[in-house]
Amino acid sequence: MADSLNPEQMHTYFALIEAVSLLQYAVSQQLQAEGGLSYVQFEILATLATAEGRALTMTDLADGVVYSRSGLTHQAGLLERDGLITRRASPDDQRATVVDITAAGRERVAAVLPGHIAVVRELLFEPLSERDVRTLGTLMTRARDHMRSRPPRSAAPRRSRRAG
Amino acid sequence: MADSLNPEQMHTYFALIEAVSLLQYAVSQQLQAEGGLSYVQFEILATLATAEGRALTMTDLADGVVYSRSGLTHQAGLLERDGLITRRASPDDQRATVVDITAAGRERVAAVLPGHIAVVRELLFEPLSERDVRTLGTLMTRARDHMRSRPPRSAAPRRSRRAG
DNA sequence: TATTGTTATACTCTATAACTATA
DNA sequence: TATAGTTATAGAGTATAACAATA
Repeated sequence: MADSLNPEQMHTYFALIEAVSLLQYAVSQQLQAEGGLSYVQFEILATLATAEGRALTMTDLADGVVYSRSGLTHQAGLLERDGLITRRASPDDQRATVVDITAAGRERVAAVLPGHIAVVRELLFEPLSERDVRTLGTLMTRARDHMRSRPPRSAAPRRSRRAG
Repeated sequence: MADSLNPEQMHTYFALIEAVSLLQYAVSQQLQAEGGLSYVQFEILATLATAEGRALTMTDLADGVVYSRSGLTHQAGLLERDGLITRRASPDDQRATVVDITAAGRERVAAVLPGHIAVVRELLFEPLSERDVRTLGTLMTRARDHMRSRPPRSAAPRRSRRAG
């Protein structure tokens, strides 16, 4: 009970990982084909497009989207190069960089969103009833909140003492 | 109804993607720290360790694990270099390569599995009841089978006609 | 002294295309 | 002619560490 997963858990774990991997792969293909965007880039643009009102900094974006600041800087550089976002110093805190989505950025999101949604609907939602969707949402929200609430500890060093 | 997801679907989609991303990230960290393995490498080893009996070829592995043959060749090269697998010509079909896991490969799997399981249990299963796990397994199995059953079409070309 | 963000750099993963060999 | 697998190569993503600027 302490050291293994029961068969039900194994089965659930593998199905979950496999299904989401397939979904992510299909979605990535669609975003690349129809908008030249990686999934992370799409997430950044979609976050900005949705955050209407609030001014988001690089740190805000990194928290929700990606796992290192330098990785986000790199992606933001690509998006800025393509004219999809702009960056400017924050008026409140001179250290911070506020990221804005441009009109072209919004157009790009609008261009890929229907296809994106189509893929998700066809692959994920087609075999699920309304009730299933609600149930799945409840369970995954609970799981996500649980994961977000814990300091990323179990994932951390154990063999190498250095990484800390 | 045709062109968008309802709020329940959006909510479910985002929670699912986010939860699984967090889980995958944590699991990858653990596998790397405790066994020097990427997730794909772990999947390959675990598949071989589980397939006891059946002789798996590169194509068998590629189908279940990864999305291009050359990618698998690369990963198999790394695993072979580290003495975790061996490759040999198939007796049945001289074109095929049979992949075997070595004793060291099994030991490596055994070394990382407890930590892997601990991460999954702590992050994913802790907030779920037995009934929840069963439900989630049912839904994700249905989704996965649905995705596996369709030719990867919706994900495919639409802009460029070439890729076919 | 801590935080925000960038830069330089290096590494890993993945895919495409060309190729060999077997069927 | 089609399939199994490898090789060469190139591109994208991500992370670490060092750094500059601001709080």
